[in-house]
Amino acid sequence: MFLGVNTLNLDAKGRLAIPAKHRDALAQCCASRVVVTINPNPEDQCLWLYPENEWREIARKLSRLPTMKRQNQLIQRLVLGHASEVELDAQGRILLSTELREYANLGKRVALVGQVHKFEIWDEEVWAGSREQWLTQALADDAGLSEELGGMTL
Amino acid sequence: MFLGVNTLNLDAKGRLAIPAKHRDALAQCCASRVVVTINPNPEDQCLWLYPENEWREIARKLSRLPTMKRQNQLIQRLVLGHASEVELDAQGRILLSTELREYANLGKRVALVGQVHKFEIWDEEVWAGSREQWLTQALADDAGLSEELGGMTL
DNA sequence: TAAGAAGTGGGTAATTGTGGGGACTTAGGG
DNA sequence: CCCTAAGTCCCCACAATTACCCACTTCTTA
Repeated sequence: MFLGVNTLNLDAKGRLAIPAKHRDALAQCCASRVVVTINPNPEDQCLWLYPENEWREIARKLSRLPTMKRQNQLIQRLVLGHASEVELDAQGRILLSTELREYANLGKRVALVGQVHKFEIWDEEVWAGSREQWLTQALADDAGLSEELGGMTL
Repeated sequence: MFLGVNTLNLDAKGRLAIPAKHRDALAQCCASRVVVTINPNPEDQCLWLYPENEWREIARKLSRLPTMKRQNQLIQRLVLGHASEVELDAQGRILLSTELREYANLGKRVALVGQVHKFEIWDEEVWAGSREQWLTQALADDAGLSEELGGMTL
């Protein structure tokens, strides 16, 4: 279960060091092989990082979407098309391609956000700024609560 | 069953000492492993502290919400993304990350509030101030009672 | 008042994050 | 075909943070 925010910095070569506490989990579940792709939602300028086993599931689901619906096709292109398989190096780092870094606007400081089965990779500033917005949006008015959330006990 | 308010102080390193009377319970139910995250409601600047077993339930529920609905995604990001798993040290303390402390505006003096299955962690001043407000708001008018509360016998 | 437990404060050692040097591979141009 | 240049991977080393441990103070209880 991947949880929590870690702020890290990319080095000059564009490498991202996965926090040590997650390396063991990744070594077990996917032999340290992960897949990085983009989050296709333009409001969320971030990357997704999946352990390879989780990714396979996602890729399968996506590839089976009915092709003729325009939106499905776009999502497929974006998510599948930008996916890149990478392996952690001996120091637990992964190399992010220039393309991916540019897409998510990644500068030097980066936030790695655990989302249980996957991670999100944000530029730190973008992350901090977005969070402010979400806090006002997320629970701002009960009226806007989704069915799922409205009945939930936390 | 966690009950009652305790006022404690964080030390210079940001560590929070769990009151001794709760340590036994935590040791039993979750081997002294707890999860701290933020309360996503911007009106309540406080942290949530779950025993690990309770947390697993919460995380499971949250992670299964449909990803494509915006509001669900925001809640997931906020609650799951800020969660951090920690273990009580030999003195019964947990370390709160700078991020979490800043989010809840935690100064030196802190209030730990029992909520049966979880705790809330407040800055003492914020807690005292908010309580004043709630007392005037909570039961001010019957009209505002939620269905759930309206039918309840206390 | 003494003794034990709980709260509090810091020192030290190990781990982890970070940066960079150098070798190997691949692609492109002379 | 060879040489160069860019990109990638592997390794080592330093520095900062973290976790663990010990000690002191305060409060409670017998």
